[in-house]
Amino acid sequence: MFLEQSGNGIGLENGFKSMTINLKQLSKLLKLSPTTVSRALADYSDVSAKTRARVKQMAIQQGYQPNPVARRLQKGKTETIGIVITPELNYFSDTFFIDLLSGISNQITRAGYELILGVASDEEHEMQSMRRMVEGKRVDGMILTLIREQDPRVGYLLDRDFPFVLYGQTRETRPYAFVDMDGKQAFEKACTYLAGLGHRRIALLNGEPGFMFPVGCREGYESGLFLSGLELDPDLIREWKHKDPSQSSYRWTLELFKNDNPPTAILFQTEAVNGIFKGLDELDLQPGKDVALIGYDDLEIARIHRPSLSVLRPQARKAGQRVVNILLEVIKGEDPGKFQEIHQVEMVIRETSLPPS
Amino acid sequence: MFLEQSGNGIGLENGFKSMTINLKQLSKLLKLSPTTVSRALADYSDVSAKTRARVKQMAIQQGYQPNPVARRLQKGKTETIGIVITPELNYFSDTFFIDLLSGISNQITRAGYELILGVASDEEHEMQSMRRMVEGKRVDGMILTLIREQDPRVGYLLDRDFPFVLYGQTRETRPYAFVDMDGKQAFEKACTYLAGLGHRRIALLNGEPGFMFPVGCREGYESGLFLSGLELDPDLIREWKHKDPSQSSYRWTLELFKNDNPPTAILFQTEAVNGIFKGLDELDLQPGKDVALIGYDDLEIARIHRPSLSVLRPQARKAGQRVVNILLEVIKGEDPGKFQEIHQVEMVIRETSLPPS
DNA sequence: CACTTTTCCCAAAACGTTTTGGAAAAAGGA
DNA sequence: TCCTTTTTCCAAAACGTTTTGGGAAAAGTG
Repeated sequence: MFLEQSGNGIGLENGFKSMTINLKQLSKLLKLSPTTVSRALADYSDVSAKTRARVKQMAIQQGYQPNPVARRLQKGKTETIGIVITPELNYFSDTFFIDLLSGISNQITRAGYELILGVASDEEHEMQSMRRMVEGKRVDGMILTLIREQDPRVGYLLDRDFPFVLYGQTRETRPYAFVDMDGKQAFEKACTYLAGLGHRRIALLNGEPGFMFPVGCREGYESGLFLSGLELDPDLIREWKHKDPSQSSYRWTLELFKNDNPPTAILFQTEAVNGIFKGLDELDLQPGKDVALIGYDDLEIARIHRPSLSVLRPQARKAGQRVVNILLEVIKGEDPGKFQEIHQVEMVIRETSLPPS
Repeated sequence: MFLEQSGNGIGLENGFKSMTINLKQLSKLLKLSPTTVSRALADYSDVSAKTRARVKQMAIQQGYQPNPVARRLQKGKTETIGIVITPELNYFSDTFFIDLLSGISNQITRAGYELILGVASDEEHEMQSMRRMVEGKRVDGMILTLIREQDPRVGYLLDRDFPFVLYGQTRETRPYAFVDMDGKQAFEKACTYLAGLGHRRIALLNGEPGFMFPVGCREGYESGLFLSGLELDPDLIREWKHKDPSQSSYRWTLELFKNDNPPTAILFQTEAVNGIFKGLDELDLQPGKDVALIGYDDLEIARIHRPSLSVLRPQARKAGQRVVNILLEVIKGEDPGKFQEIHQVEMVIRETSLPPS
């Protein structure tokens, strides 16, 4: 089975000058068996402290790194986790998603894992991309974002007991792991804050129906109205399209103020802010002065705009890290139902949340 | 060497209900050797058309997919390519980078490859993330974006003959593969267009020094002035920080108009548009009317804003696809010097490019 | 019919690890 | 000294493919 010379002299054979060394070569250098070298590097107790030190030193000196592909084959794990993003569906707000991804990526790297990314153009393609990862045995676990109320991805993964964690929640009775932002509490807080300033007509420009997040936002909004003793007026609630937030929020803003009794404040997701500004401008209404505004997500424009925008600020980076840590536990075999986290959202008061004039 | 029962009954052993089938199991089902099955699926000519058909049909029926990890080990390829993004460095404009990534991802998937993503926080971390991929044998090739004039990543990869493709260019004498946008031609076109409208004082709000892209923009700007018979006035040129485009472009805009002889038009990268709008607003200047504007990159805000912004529009998606196709060639062993593409950029005239008032 | 060529298939090796199941050597105990 | 236990190491198997190097049967050729 073992020919003496495996043909892999340290030289240059595959185009790429790999000064890369093998376990076999390393063990030959050390006059030890590959077994012992492998176990020494893995800190097994059945190799003496002396040789362990010798092995580690030589490994560093030779720049040895175990071939991850070979390790994966042996271990039966890909040490890889997958995520699929869908820009057409998910309007890519500058900082938010990148923060999430950043938290995810760093934690994955720390664990010695890899993050593979799929980019899909629609929901069908999104599912297809995920199935390729799962059925093609390319990942050990999946991270899901932009969750729908009825999300076929969740059922798919639950059906085959494949490890996954949601950033968000969905309507599903079986237990699953998730990290979610407390949109309900956030919108309730914003709503009562505005009511506390004296606003009596507070509008909600909510995200697209079908997605789960706007459900919580609306609950928080309604709860906030209730706590403040305000009536719910369905005319003050609008929904825009995720696909094109500015265009639809522009139209809804115009519509809102056709009302006999127009709002004095608007709650919305910051993604949609350009359309709102455009609409208000057209109506000759000053943001902050004539209409109070609080957005969800602290995008760059919120800080830059004059007047600067008050916002609800989710801690995306931290959430991303938690998602990964949880997923690694689930991959290890922990019960997913144990991991259900709802993170608080802070409110940042800037210049657009004044009392009504 | 071969025990009869390899312990992998089709059942559920590792928590994940894998209805996944093996090459060995498949071959047993077909009463053929694994060799023949493998070769049948790979369309080798030394397996008869009849059995090839039989094998393929059974493979589909059983949902067989070769284990990519095992394949990679045998083939000595990871079938994976890497990319590292650096949000702190690269202001993540909504559509542009996502379009690029989308083109990259789709083409990679089509080739049966995987895209692994690193997210770095600064240049040092960026290098470190890339080295982990390269030296850890985790990828067959790298894609580099946001290229600096002197870019240590390029030297590093060239030194070890590791396959890579740049989106952009750098100062490096050794040949390397790249796909670049013709910023020079784009800015020249925009500049001569504005001059043709009658503008005589055209300002350039350029990207951060150190990066390669602004160099081309400036060349195009200067060339455009020259072709239009206009003088270059260094006072009309400013540079903003990639890290915080709006803040710095806001300041530069204000400075620009302290000039005795202020500009009537500004060329810039659309990322910086919020700062410019803010500055103009403060100066009581109407975009489009008092100052003509043309941005590079067609972000959402450009279409949404009133007046809508004239822009230079690079075809990021297409460029991403080319980057991948080229990288695959380079990985195959083709000479990287053969692949140096410069893509044209189209100009989209909207409402902010009027003649001077 | 005897020989060569073509067609079709397969056993074994190889990719680079980790894990399994000892075995030799050293140490301890009587 | 002899037996047992501990320490330290290692050969072989295994992970699931693809490639190598034939070899047997069928088909063609004279």
